[in-house]
Amino acid sequence: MTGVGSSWSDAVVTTEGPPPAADPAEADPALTKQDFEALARFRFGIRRYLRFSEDTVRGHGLSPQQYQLLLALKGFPLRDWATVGELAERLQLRPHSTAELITRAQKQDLVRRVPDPDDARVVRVELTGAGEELLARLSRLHRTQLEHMRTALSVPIWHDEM
Amino acid sequence: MTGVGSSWSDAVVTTEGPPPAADPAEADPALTKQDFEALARFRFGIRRYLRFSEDTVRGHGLSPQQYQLLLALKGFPLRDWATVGELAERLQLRPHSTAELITRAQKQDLVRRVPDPDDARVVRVELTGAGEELLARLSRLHRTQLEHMRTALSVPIWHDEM
DNA sequence: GTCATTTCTATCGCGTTGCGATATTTTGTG
DNA sequence: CACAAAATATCGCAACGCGATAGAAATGAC
Repeated sequence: MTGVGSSWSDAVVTTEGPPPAADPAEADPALTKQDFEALARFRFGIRRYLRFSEDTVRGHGLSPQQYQLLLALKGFPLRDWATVGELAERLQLRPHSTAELITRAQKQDLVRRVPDPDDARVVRVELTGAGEELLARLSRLHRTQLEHMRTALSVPIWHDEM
Repeated sequence: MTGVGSSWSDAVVTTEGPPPAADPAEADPALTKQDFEALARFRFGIRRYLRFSEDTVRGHGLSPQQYQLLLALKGFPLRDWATVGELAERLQLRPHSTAELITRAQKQDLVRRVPDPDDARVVRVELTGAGEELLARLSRLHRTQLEHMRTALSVPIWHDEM
């Protein structure tokens, strides 16, 4: 896809307003060393959390994606199930990738496919008993870990403008 | 809410756990529907941020891991370079996986390997001009996005015990 | 009603990624 | 000088997500 895409990031420069901002990046001044460190530290925090999650979850026979699938079901707003499309949105995956993930989880008796009564195209996905039990145990561990990593996972505040 | 989720409460009963914890916030009580939703919402936030990052970065010819590699270099505390082992720690990868990642980035002229003057086993990795330029542009976009997603990325607070 | 179009889910083949096992070189220790 | 430990790198492998594609069901136009 496209070589060096400089298209849309440069497009902002077309603003010829004299007084307000003469900077190349209007609301986007260059980053300081501190900014880079803050950005890197935050990403480091995410990586560490995901690493903890992966290790924990694999220790219980699940892949990271499977855990997230189960969590998305039990944690779905208002209900305890979701359609394939809804799950795709929540997992930020393409619908067909989500379908594959569901199939793999189904083979391990973690989730179940149920036809939608109103729309025959739609498939509802819900947790099995085994899936529910495993998820409960793993989620408790995650909650504890999240508590420990609260500061490491806080979004940086930019004290630039100096 | 659905009173269906009785699976985990059963599990708790069977274990030698003491009766309802009188101490708030110290034990590891079962999760409520709210807790699951909070956990899922947080993971959803992370996924959305990483999805934004991946799309943005790929639009500029990089893989997500490559961006994180560049960021880890420029954002490394106190210096602008790091050894392979240090990068492995920051990226939460095995050292040999990190070496492969570096090799790929090197082929795209994003980073450079420099021998360590003190220890001949050690390899220092630093940014090239092209890598630095690309990173600066991408990091600005990430900072802006992080600002927009601040609330979505905040670690949940557990108001259970209610 | 009929047909075209859109929506929702699923299958297949592929490229990328990170890992385990293993190897190579260098450092430090006796 | 062996000899173990450390740092980096190579190879084969399996898992994951995607693009392309497909099919079934719902929706809309006429």
